[in-house]
Amino acid sequence: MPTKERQTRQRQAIRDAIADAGVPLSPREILDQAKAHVDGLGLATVYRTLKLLADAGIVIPVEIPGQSPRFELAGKHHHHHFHCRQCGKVYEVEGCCGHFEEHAPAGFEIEGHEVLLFGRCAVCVGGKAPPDRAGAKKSRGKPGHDHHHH
Amino acid sequence: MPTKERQTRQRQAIRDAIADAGVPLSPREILDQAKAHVDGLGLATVYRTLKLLADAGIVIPVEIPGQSPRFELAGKHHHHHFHCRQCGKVYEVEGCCGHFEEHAPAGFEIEGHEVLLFGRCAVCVGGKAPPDRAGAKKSRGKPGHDHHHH
DNA sequence: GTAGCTGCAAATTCTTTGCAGTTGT
DNA sequence: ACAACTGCAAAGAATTTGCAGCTAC
Repeated sequence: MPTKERQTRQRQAIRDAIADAGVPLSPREILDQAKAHVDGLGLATVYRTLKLLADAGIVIPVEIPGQSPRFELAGKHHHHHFHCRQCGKVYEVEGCCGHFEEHAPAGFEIEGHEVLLFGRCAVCVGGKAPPDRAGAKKSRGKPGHDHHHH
Repeated sequence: MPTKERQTRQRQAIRDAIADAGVPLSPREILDQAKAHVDGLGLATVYRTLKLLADAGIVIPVEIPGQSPRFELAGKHHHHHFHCRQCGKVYEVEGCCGHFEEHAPAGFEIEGHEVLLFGRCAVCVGGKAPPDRAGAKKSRGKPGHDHHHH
């Protein structure tokens, strides 16, 4: 009984929301975005779809300590994340120093790694107007400008 | 009005539990350990104490994606963690390739970083006596000694 | 003696699940 | 048609908070 997955408006909206954002989004943020395209969309559907997409390897969870998991499209170029402690935004950062294998204890089998940088983003460093806590939106690791959010 | 913090039996037991374990412990695990020394200890006290200790910089939270935060003593030599996907155990790994600053977008101020390696630990690789537990899937597991999931 | 703790239970917050109705194929 | 999908509400699980009694200082 191979499960056949259907293409529905809500799933499309959820995938689009994740794809359109330049940064990882939380389930709540995904709901807010997707709701604009599918009226009445429920949070449960977002969670169910997220699990489906994650299991299918289409999206991957990105976790920031102390916060709800966020999701981004899989298949991107290898990268990690930066978390601004001042505005709360999450950016993608290219590059990776690699060579983590050599630091693992002998006999351990390294399958992968995750790196999270944190500090203050360019906006907060230079800005006089700290955009205080907010759900991150787009901003491909390229500071300088950003727009709307709650 | 400086808040004077008291030394109590429960706080001592909680700190001891964290100090005695060689690896980060979850609030639940800390409770189980500390309960052996302080009868009737409540989980709320563990959480409250953990927050206190964390704010005071005495312990630091260690987060494994999809799991409850764990805590370990601060002040150790710079290190990161390894998460065995098979047995769920968390190990400390020495060393760090550093040089993360150069990978951050221009203008960003890096205050710190976190690295998490994952794969299979030596015990699981050797396969003799795999202390199995914790699914290789995304679920709320409870490494160490756990039970339930749904 | 008193402000700071503590345990317990109720309250929150986040995520999952049970159902009955809806919809993609 | 019919199983898969959806929204809603209830269920769970993890963490926080309100309180009245207890305790370190």
